[in-house]
Amino acid sequence: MAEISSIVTRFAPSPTGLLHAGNYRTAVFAYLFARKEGGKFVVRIEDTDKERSKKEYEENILESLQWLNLGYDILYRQSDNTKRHEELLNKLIAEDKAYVSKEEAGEGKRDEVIRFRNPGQQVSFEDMVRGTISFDTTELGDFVIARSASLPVFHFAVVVDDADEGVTHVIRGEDHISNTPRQILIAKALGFAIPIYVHLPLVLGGDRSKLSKRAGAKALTSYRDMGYLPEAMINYLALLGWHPEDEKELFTTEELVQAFTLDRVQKSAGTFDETKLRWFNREHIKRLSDYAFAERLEEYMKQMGEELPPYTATVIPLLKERSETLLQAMDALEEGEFDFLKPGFEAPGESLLLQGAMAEKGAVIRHFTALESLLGGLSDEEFTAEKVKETIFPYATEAGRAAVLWPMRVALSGKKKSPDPFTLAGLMGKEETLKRLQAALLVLKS
RNA sequence: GGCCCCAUCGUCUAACGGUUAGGACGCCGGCUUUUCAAGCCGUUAAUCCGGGUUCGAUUCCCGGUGGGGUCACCA
Repeated sequence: MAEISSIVTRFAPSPTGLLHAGNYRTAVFAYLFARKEGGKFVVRIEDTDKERSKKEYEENILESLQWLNLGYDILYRQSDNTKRHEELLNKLIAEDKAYVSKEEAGEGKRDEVIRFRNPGQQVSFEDMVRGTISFDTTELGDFVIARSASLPVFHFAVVVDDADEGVTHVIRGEDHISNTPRQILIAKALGFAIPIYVHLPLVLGGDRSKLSKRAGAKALTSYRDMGYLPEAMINYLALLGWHPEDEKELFTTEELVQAFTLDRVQKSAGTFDETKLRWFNREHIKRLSDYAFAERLEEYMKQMGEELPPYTATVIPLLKERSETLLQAMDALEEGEFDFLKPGFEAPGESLLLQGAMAEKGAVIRHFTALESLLGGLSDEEFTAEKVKETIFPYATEAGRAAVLWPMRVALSGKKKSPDPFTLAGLMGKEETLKRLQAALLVLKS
């Protein structure tokens, strides 16, 4: 059988809480590496702690992975492997590499656990990002590997599962470095091959300590709810602790797969910066077609229990250009920032029309009259933003741009702040533009 | 505290002994079709400290300092 690659990476979260961006950064790296190398990406839910593991957390993990579009080849649950764990635990005991130890039963503690007979040696391994790391394991003593034959502790279960699932590269956070020597000891006792270790630098919170729920880190799914695009999140996460050979920053996930290499992974920890994430999001939004953006927005709003207002289609290009997140777009829509195309438009009052005009009422009336005849000369088809500008601009320049353009913009939008008058006119078309100009004229003359 | 890891602009980072130490985000300033957004241009800003090695150190070595991680019958 010709295999493309024997590389297997894994993402092994425990469903004991909502996972944050730092956790998923690990998943992104493991995914990118596996895909780049044509290997397999495995997800293993580490649910051996029955008390703390919750189904809802597991669902949240799977949901997050799906949102990010990080497809895995196989899904394992550690709890499905208990038979195997028990078998190997007994094997170690039979070989006297582990033993049942009498303990002082305390609060929540058992009076009997299984301890590993520590040979007490110097253990060193090659970390792909940090090079050689050595530990003296004698100080570990005979550490506990299981609470009972059917209840293995993390270190033991991880070693067995990684080996059974053919994991070749253990890609995980730096906080696992000190766990590595005892896992190597266990693997050796079991006669397993030692995987290649890749310890990623930590993702820090604003306080420069490890990202955690305690430190206020948000669940990844809350970024989805805040209107971030998954491809922007992956792009940002990939660049946090990794850098391509050139200075390119904006990547599709497929491009990341192509460019990704483990030897360009950073050694030092990085801070999660939401401001930069927002920039990535805006860039990815800009790269969406109007149609795709509308689709995303509709889907997002549906999820939030909202609906896209019917007049939105015309305003999509503006909305896309101006939104950093889907939430922002939704809010703008709901706050009526772009509702000048909504049916039932009412002409703005005189004070608003004249506010920024730097011109007398009489002058503005003259300008509007001039605009009407200038624009009236255009056909429906030529009534584009560019053409409108071309037609009006010489007049506006001569008469004073502020005096003409500000009131015109307000007459069309009814708002103090809005896109420029040419864009507006192009968007609403000749008929509506002239109608609004006339309505404003009426207000001024009354 | 023991053990382990790390150290370039505020933040993310480039540099694999020789560069005016580069880019991006943010900040600040300016420009444009004198509102808003976007866009464009520009400014500010860094090699933790001390010793070596070397003709020459951000880069290699040692020490210090600082930060972080980890020390469970959690994962």
